[in-house]
Amino acid sequence: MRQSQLFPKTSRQAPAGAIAENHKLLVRAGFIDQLMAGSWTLLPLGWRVIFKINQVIREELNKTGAQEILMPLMHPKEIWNETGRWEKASGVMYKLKDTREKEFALSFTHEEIILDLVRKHLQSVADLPIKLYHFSTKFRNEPRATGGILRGREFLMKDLYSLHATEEDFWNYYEEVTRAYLTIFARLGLKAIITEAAGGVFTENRTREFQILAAVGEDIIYYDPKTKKGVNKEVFDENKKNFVEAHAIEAGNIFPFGTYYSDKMGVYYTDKDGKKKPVWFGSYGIGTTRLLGVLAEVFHDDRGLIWPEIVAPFKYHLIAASGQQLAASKAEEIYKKLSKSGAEVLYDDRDTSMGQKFADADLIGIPHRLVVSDKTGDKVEIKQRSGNKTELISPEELLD
RNA sequence: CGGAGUGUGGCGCAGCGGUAGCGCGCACGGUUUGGGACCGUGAGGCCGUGAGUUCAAAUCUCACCACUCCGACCA
Repeated sequence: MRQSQLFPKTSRQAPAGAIAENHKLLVRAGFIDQLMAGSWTLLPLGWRVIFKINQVIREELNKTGAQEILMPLMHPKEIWNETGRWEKASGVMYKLKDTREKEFALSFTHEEIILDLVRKHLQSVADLPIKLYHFSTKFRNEPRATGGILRGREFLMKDLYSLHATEEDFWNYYEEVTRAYLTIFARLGLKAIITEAAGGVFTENRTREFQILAAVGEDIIYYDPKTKKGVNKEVFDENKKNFVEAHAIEAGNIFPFGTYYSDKMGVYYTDKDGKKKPVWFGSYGIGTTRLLGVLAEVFHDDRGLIWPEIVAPFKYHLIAASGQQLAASKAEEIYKKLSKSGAEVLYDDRDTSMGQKFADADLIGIPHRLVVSDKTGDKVEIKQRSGNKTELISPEELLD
C-alpha cells in the first residue's frame, strides 16, 4: 500500500475531549472515525487489525470443532417473546417498527436466534454437540458510550454458541473454550485474568470474564497475581485475602445457561428411553472492536501505537528518504519486490519531510520500519517500532 | 437518567453586545530535506438549530439538538 493513497491522513491533534489513549491514538493515526456517540467507522488501518484479530479467533475456535456462520441482525419480536427478553432486556435493546407496524429488535445478542435455528435442524442426539459462531455487529442501547471504542452502542463481536446432550459434555466444552480464549488472548500479546462475574440480562448463573488490566478499564476486579484468577467487584465477598484490586477491561465473557433457554424455546432431543430432553446451552463472546481499543491501550508509548506483529495492519513500513532521487527509485524497487513476495508493506512514498514520515511511522506503529536513503547505500536500515536500535541489512537478506 | 461542561473554516482553539481571528491543515510560488522545515501569496465560516431582547447578537434570554466528562447501568 502506498501511503500517498492511504485513506485518511494522520492528524496532529486528538479529538476535543478525548481522554482515553486508545481514542486519541486510533483517531489520530487514522484507524477509526466517529459517526456519533458510541458509533465508529473502521478505517482501512483499523479494519486490517480487526481482520487479523478475527483470524486468530477463527483459528482457535475452529480447533474446538466450532463452525462459522452469519446470522441476521434484525429479529422479529415474537422470537424474543419466547424467552421473555423482549421485555426483560428492553433496557439494552433497540426496537423498531416497519411501515406495517411490525416490531423488530436490532441484535444485541443471538441466543434466541441460534436456538430457533437449532430446533429446526436438530434431528437426533447424534447431531450433538453443535458449536456455531459468527462475527457480527451488536447493537446495545448503552446509557453512556465512553472510552473511545471501548464502549459503543454498535460494535463488533464474535459470539459462539454451543449445545450439548449432557451436562458433562457441556462443562467439558466450557473448559475447552476457556483454554481456547486464553490461547487467543496470549497470541494477541494480552494477559487475560479469568474473573468470576454476574451474568446481567443473560443469566442468573455466575459467568467467566476475561479481563485485561488497564487503567482506563471500567471494571474493578480482585485477583490473585500468582494464579491470574479473580472475581469481579460485583460478586466480591471480602474473604479473598491475597487478592489485589485493579482496573480492567472485559475483553471476553462466557455464559453457562444450563437448560434454561432451551426449555423456554423447546430445543429438545430424544434420549434412548424415548423421552424429550432439553439441550445444555452456553454462549461465549469476545468483543473484537473492543479488543482493538484494548490493544491500543496496552501497546503504545508517547509517540504512538506499537502493534504486536500478529495484528499489525502491515508488517513493514518502508520509508524513502525525502528529496533523494536515487533513494526513491531504490525504495520503489524494494517495495515492489517485498509486495511480490507477499509481505505486507506500507510504503511512504509521499513528498514530505523525513521528520513527518518518522513521526507518522511512530504514530501508526507498524512493527518494522525500513529506511532507504543515500546514507544507507546499497542497504536498508531496519528498526523495530518497539526498540531504538537501527541495523543495516541488504535487500536480499530482507527478502529472505 | 442525575450532575458538570462544550458546540465558531477540514481539525484544535481565541473572541463573549458594534458585524470574526489564531495555530495546524489545504492551494500556488520559491528555498529546503535523517525526527512533525522555512519565506511569500491565497482559498475557505449565514459562529449547532429555532424563537426572543436590542438601533445592533457569535456575544444576552428561552427552548431544542448534538458531543464530552463524572455518576448510575452495562460486553
